[in-house]
Amino acid sequence: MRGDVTLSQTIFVLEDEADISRLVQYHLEASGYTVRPYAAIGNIVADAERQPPSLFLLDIMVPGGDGMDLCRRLRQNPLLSVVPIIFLTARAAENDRVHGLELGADDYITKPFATRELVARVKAVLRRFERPTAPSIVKFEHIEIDASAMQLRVHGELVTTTATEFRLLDYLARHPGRVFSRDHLLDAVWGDARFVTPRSVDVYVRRIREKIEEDAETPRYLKTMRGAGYRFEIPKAIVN
Amino acid sequence: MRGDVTLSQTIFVLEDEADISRLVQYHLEASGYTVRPYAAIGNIVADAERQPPSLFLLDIMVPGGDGMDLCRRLRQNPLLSVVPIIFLTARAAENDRVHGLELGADDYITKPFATRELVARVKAVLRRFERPTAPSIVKFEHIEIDASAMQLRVHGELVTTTATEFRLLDYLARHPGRVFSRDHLLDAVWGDARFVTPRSVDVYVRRIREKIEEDAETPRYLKTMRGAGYRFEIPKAIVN
DNA sequence: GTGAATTGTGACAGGGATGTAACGATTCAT
DNA sequence: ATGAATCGTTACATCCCTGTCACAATTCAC
Repeated sequence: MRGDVTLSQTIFVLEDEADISRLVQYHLEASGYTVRPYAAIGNIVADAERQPPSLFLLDIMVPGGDGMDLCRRLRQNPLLSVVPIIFLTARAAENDRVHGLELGADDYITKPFATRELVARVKAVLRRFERPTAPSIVKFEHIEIDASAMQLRVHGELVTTTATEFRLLDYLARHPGRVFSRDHLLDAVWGDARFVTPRSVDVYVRRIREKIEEDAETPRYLKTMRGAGYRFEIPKAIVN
Repeated sequence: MRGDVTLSQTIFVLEDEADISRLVQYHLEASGYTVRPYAAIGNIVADAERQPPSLFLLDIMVPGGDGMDLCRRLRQNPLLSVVPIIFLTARAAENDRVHGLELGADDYITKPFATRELVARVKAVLRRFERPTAPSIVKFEHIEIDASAMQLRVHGELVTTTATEFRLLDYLARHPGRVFSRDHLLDAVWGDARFVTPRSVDVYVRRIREKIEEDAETPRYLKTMRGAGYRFEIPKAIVN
């Protein structure tokens, strides 16, 4: 039996009007998503690089920049280019719509909108990007994790891993920047945590480090958070 | 295991009719909430900024302003935009109802109301807002606390913390403006206060100050409330 | 101004948390 | 049946976090 540890998907919402931002946040959270609201562009890119969201919901007109400009930057960012984007705007003109989609947005919602429609579109886009069959590959500087093939490449070279090693690495790398306790990892990776000692996680972490880290003594990727658990750090990630 | 210290949730009630205000206060307090009644708008915003309540219960028609106006101000206030609002009004007209919700109110109660209904709606809204995944990042001027990553940034720079330091800082920063006794903090952060001296809190406070304060001698954030405990001061907070 | 109470701080011993090697158990292919 | 591969556990060494103490500094009451 698989553990039922599921992390809720995070959506970054860029919207300067507090009423609308709040409305959006409320309905998305009611649908089970985690929302991080931004009133201005600010450090939205830096935040996203550290912990890439599942979706961007961008108002086109915001102070401190331009939603379209941000969209272009996100598309050019190797870390974030694959994260879907939905535009939110008051302009209903068709050319705007086309322009937005040309820029790489995946959908387009014009204000005023029904919240039900908003949630439906968000779900639709996320479903489209879920890619049940696609070879989901996570790339880092010199690490490449191919879940569909269950293959790990380091510096382009194939490195053999056991099934458990791979699942643990895959789980951590797919949730970069997050700290996971040993118990959580047992639940998520082993499935049934009751029969396995939390210390086993340590052993697998060491085995993984030997395969992906240049120097297992001073890990760059798989960090120990003493007293809390382990965390996969992003130096630079490309998610396919 | 976490300590079971739950803070009683505070509700700000804006209602000019003394009878109704008392009635509301009585029933909410009977349900375990802390009520702060206001007969006029006055300094309700300033008070809330210092110690954000869990909920606003606003009468639409009050002297010294307009409940809707207040609602708009609250929504635009970065410190308070996430606090849910329930309107209380005599007008039963449907357009008012819509207007209230559009403004960002989360529910709407028309007078006369059954106190049982009132309490039920308050509970419902608070339940909706007890987020499934607590807001992961708390930002202050130059301090950024990311609970999911267990990372502290000061001036954008990563600052290493131990697990206990982080938990204490996180707890204080998530309840800004509130004074906590050493015993309370031991309960909330350490979990089991019986085996730890209250004075240990002092030591950790000092260690945290060295990491977040410009000058540990004259702390701007983590203030000592002599004879009472410690308090995390808000200069200006943005909670994502 | 004086003493008492409260808080700040440096240093330290002990222990809990983690890294790591080695081992037995189990599974699987041959 | 046999050997290899994988899994999970255990034991031990190491490290640094933890919590406490003693003393200094500060604040308060009178």
